[in-house]
Amino acid sequence: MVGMRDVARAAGVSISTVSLVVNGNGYVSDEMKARVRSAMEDLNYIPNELARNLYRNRTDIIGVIVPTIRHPFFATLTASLQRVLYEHGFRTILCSTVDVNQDVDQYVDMLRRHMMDGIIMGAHTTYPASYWTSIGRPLVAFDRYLGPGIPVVASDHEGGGRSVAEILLKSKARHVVMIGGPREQFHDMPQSGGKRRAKGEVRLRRGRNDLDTTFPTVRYYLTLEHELDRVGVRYEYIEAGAVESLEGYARAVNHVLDFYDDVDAVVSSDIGAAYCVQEAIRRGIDIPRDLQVIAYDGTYLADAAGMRLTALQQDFDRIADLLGKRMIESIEAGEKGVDVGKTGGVSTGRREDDGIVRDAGGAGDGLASPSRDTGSGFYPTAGSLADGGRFLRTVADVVPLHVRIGETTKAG
Amino acid sequence: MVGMRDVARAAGVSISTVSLVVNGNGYVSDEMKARVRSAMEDLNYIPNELARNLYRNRTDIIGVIVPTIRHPFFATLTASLQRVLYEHGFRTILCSTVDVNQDVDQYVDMLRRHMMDGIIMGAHTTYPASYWTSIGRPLVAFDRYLGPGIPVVASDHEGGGRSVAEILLKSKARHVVMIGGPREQFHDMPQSGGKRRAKGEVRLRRGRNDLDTTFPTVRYYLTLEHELDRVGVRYEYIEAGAVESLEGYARAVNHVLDFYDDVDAVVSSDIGAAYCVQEAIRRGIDIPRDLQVIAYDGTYLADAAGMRLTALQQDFDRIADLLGKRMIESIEAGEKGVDVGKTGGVSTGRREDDGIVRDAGGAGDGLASPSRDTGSGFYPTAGSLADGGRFLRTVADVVPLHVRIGETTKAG
DNA sequence: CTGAAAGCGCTTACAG
DNA sequence: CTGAAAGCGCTTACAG
Repeated sequence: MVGMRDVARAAGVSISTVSLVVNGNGYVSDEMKARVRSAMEDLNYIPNELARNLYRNRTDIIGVIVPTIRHPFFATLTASLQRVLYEHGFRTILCSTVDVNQDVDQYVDMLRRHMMDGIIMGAHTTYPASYWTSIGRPLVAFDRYLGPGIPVVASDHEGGGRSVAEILLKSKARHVVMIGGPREQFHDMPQSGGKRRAKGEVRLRRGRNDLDTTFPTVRYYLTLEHELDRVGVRYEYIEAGAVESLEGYARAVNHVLDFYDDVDAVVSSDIGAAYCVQEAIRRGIDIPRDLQVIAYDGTYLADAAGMRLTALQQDFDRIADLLGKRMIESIEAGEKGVDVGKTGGVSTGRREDDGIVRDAGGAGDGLASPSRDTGSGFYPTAGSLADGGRFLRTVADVVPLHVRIGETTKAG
Repeated sequence: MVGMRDVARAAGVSISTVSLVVNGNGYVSDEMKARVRSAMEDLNYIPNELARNLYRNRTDIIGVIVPTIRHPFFATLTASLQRVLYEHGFRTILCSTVDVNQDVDQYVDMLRRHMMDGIIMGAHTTYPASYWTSIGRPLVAFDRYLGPGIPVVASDHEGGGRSVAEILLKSKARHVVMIGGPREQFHDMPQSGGKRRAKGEVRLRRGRNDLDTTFPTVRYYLTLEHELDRVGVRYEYIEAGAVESLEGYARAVNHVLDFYDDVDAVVSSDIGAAYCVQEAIRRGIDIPRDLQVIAYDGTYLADAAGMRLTALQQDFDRIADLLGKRMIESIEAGEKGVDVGKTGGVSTGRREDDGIVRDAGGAGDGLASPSRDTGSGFYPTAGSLADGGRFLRTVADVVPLHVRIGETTKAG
């Protein structure tokens, strides 16, 4: 392997000079430059980035943790993230937990060992806040609360839930079934609990503890239920398997169509909605006349299903932009020596942690805005979270979803 | 940042002893071990992997190049690859060309600079063989020929083409349309050429030069055409956009259903097939009675489309296993100092390059097997490729596809 | 503008 | 079994 030393020798200069030429730093005379350059070409010199990494104590690599890259939602998000990170000069290490049958430990360890400059965390985890805050390295969470001081970028699931409710109310749905992820993931914080109604079916408990979760999607279901409740529309929540279990959705759909024959609307992720359309077509059910279907996510699958799905579309590009921005901020803060959580115990958060919940878009609502009146104090307020209310001290960007009307719902 | 030095000082031992304890190498007395361990815990010591990487000149990171992770085919492949690489102790850097709007250069550069230990190449490229062979670092190609000595793992597209033909012949299809990628990608080697038939439609030229391509999927179309030709079934090839352009497939499908009203079978990737089913349902075309649809790939999309698609399923796990195996071999060969292509010019290949085309499964056919009689010397033989026949000197694993009958084809 | 030196944090022969 | 030394290949102050 040819190194700087060889180039220096060949060009008859010192190693430092070669380094300056390679990096374009400092002042080097044109003649020196030319000599060094030609020596580099002659020897086919390629800098070894590992040495540079060691000196800089950086790799320009960000880890992106998702459950599985096969899922269209995470595939789309990861693609957007990759573009954004690339534009900021970072490469992406794909960290999927389900695909490799691993928890996040291995990836967090790489972060600790400086193999990655930061982690964007978009997978489910049961680790307590102290686990996350003790890492002391750049960490940004997507759509979940990990701990005080750890920035969050989230979709506006409350707005999403309200939009779905609006579509259903306008079209006079009378019996709605939601098909979603496993109930356990809704209540993974210490003091939480859920009330099981019947096998495979669960009605979310209404109350503050429902929001003690690292899985904010629950907010969408809760909002939707709340809205349907207000006008007396019947609804059930059916568990599909975990997010990665595509078959789970197929089974859940069959269960619904087999046993809930008066259902006139199904709400699920793109995958659940796609299966639902397929099965309805197979059974000769007329969509949207006898059954409406609403997809939550709006990936390409919403376009490639049996019918163009009416969908609540996530704004992947905006989410990725914000995640990237927060990550850069966090890395830069770390380089300036700002406390990024420090090792050991729960920190009181980062310096930028100013207690402000920021809105990403004009249309978005604060993730934890305590002032909105959607009825009955159902929404989270300061102090309602496991962490003793410090959630509000966490920087939170909230990204609105957009309604895209397709062929699977009736006109208002 | 606390380093080994601090631990050594705290434990009252030398740095080397700490290193030995951390890595479990050599002999250290239990007492020393205990002292060092407790010092590590007290100080919350975490080894800096960057220093280790520099010394080992390795990162245990593999780059996986695909056009876009959003496409279900590449998402599924990447997930399998990630699992396999993880099991071998490697992490995955996601390198998508379309998602970041970049060619492969940046990633190849990282490989050269030792930021990655190897690259698995599964995206389109127009670089000549000399570009690839001059990299001189571990490189394995998926489903494409990059240059002499660069191992290839490929799907058995000839077998796939024959299977599709068989389904169509049994079900008495009379007019088949294939919807596939842009013709240019079929002929990206220097001396190749394609014959354009009409706007948006192309009939692949039959001849040896058709196989002068880094895009082996062409073999599947060519085989299918050959088989249909033999029995006088009419067929056309319609170009959709590039692989990443999902809308391109939707347009192509509409074009076919608008202007080819006697078409009774469509063959395309999962995405093209899914759109086709959707559009057929919209138009009230009876599938499979009046139109059969066959999907090539068999990702989860084949299950989530408007009907369960009859599909030629790729064996993602087997492909990933083989890619991983070849990559490990290549890395180990490189560490032993075996010539891995060396820098500068076209090498004559790696040492393991024994001229043998290996079969991955009992059912698979050699990718370039010259001896099979499928009629008229249409298939590639030694010497037929741009590289002067050296393809045969390249290790090639061929993975068979499996037919999965769904609801979109008639019984035989 | 250029070179000698120290150092990034670890590993591995090599003496003891 | 343990320690002092050299080195992985580069960068950056710091003298000249």
